[in-house]
Amino acid sequence: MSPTARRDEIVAATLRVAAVKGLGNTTVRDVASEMGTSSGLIHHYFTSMDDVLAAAFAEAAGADLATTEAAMRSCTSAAERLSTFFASYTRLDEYLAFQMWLDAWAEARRRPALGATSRRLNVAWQRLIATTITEGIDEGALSCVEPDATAWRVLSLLDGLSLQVAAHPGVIERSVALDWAMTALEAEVGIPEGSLTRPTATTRPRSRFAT
Amino acid sequence: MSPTARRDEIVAATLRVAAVKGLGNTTVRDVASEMGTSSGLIHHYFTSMDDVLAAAFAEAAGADLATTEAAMRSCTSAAERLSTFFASYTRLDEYLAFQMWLDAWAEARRRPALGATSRRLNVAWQRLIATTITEGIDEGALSCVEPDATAWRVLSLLDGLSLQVAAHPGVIERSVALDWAMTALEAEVGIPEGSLTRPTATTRPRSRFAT
DNA sequence: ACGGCTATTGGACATTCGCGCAATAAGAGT
DNA sequence: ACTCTTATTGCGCGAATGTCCAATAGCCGT
Repeated sequence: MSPTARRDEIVAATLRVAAVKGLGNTTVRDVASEMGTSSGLIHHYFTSMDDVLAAAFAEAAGADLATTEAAMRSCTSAAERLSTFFASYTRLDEYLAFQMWLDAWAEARRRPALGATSRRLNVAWQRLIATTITEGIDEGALSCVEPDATAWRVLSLLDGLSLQVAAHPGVIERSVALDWAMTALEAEVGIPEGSLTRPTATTRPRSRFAT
Repeated sequence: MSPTARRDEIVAATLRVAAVKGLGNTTVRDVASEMGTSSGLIHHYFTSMDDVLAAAFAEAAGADLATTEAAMRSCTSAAERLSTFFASYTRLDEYLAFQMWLDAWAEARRRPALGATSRRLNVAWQRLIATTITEGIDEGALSCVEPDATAWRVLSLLDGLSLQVAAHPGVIERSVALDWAMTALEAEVGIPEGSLTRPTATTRPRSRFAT
């Protein structure tokens, strides 16, 4: 097996394990067992377990972002793109995918590399919303005075609600959280409530790393 | 030393360690070393480390909640109480206070006692907003169809924005996050933007556990 | 067929963790 | 003074962790 392929396989196996046990509780032996190889092999490709986890988080969060961007690119209008954004917001889909974000946020100040990755991806998600809103304004379909600020508010509302769904199951329903965030966006860009199409089980793609 | 005093000292020592290492990374030996005693002593007062962390978090977050409730009780109108709520929302004030919430949310699923405490206090904060809104409706000053849902949305927006402030410093300004959350609440309860008084440095109390 | 290089193995090693326990110290009530 | 209770010690146990390393297997060019 090619070195780069093996490296990717390690990252993929790490994510499969992390999807069940959480990023922080994933061990070298877990990954090796998942791949069906020995534990020493991991250290042949990565200098430390921290590097493995950092690579895994970047891959997971980056892949979800790329998937979302790709799905949005195939839409014809900005409103469709925004609907698609929420449909592919898989962080709400499986709590373990979002748990990864909780771990990253909690450790951001203590692990510089992880913090930088977390910040970069968080800003990327915000930019994705902001630019789409701007496109909608250019189309004449949306109205918004500060797309950048609106994007932060909508994303933060979604994150705050998702946080409750993930950390305190039962307090808020997943679908309700999504609906509230979409309603907030509709109000912010001046379109009637319900204009954006709420995702259903069929339109909502599964995360690459879901169980 | 009195049993209750010793218990309090353990909690205090746990908080001092957790402020540096994080709740999830705080060990029995860390706490014992911080107190200058043996590690066995901790298990004489707490049945498990999970309970120690839960007690420590409950102390830290509970004190902030009590302070906020007390400050709100001295207000005459619901609108004033809501302004006071944000003024005393010290979680935004010092990043360490909010960092503890990040740690608690991340560990909620892994440590049952800590998770139950985190959930209880989170709901308490939400209830505080919800009941105040209901009081405002009874006064005829506010209008809101679902105070419970509004409270969750405002709190989650505040949490989501605060999260960025704490985890990714520089991305969002603290005062801006607070202003956005207050504006959102004003819209939700049907009062003009800017009705609630934005806190200043003098009106904002310091957290008991700030550095 | 045969070197040589690299992937891969499987376990040793030191450390750390939560937790429990027998022994000791201390102190309060009689 | 004596006893009973309790706080406190200090260590040990079993499990789990990241890291390292000598030995092996396997492939590729010659």
